[in-house]
Amino acid sequence: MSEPQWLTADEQQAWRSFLRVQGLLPLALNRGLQASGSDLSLSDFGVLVMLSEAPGRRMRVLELARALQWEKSRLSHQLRRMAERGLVSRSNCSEDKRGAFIEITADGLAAVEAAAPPHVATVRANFFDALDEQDVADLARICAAVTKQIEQDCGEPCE
Amino acid sequence: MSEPQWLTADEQQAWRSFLRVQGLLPLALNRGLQASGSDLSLSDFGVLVMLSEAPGRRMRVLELARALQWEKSRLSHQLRRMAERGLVSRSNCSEDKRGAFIEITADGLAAVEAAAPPHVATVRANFFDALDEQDVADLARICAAVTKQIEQDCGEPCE
DNA sequence: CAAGATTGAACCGTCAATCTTA
DNA sequence: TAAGATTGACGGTTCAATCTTG
Repeated sequence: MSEPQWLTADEQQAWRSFLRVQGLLPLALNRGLQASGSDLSLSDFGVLVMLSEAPGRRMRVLELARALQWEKSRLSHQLRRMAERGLVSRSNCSEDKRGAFIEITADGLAAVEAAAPPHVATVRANFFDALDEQDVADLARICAAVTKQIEQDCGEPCE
Repeated sequence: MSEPQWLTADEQQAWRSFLRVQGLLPLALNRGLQASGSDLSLSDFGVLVMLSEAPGRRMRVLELARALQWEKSRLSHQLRRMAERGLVSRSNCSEDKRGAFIEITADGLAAVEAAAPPHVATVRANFFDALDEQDVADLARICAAVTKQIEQDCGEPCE
């Protein structure tokens, strides 16, 4: 371990290219949402999509955190801001009084439904329009492998 | 355009998987840097790598911004914080008095050289260890295509 | 004490406005 | 007026501490 195993030229190129995409894409997507007249950020959108797809249109906070792969405190702050704006609401969990349910409101549902079509168009314009079927399959394979790797590498330390 | 073209099931899976990686990876990399005893954030590290590789170990601010694909103001704030910590220093540009050169300091160089080996190890452990040669090639191809797409899609609007 | 969740402080990133020089 | 760069205010994210219930 005294001599680190540096990245090969190919790996380095792939890595820097990936970092670039990672930086550019959230910018483009957030701007796409704003440009379409939506008041939702990419984060707002992600939360609302999850809630809108959940049975009963509500989820436990921790369940939501795991689905989004977010830290608890980040989600907690996000939910407070969204609740203040009327996009979600809280209700107590009768089974486990420590916990809370988060429910999407009618306003939240309307907002995500209005934002979705232009957002999908932005995702296409900035991402999938550049890719063919093979690319999509490769990407899914790669991302799944990396996710698995990170989650097992983190093991206990994470969360 | 009244009926949006939704993502196919395959696209949706690839997209969500990609978003997950995008969220997980910066977390893991920042924690890796901290865990190795470095005081550098991932952003600090990126700036220092660019500067350390530049001829004369200095760059113009805008040059650096383009290399990192960062917004000017983000870089400006970052450089101020790094200058306060003694990692970089400024010097005036004699040719163009509007501009400034950013130079890496001896401390900055030492910090990035100390952080690099464990950081590479973290990148391997969380990313490349999950990928084979074909994956790396596929990833580079995909990221290059997406970057090109975003940059031309943005066109004038961006910046 | 552990688990679900929230809070506050500090730090980071974005946008719009500003300043200086070309 | 435009280009290179900085600033201030605002909102978002992290970390550590806290609170409540199991």
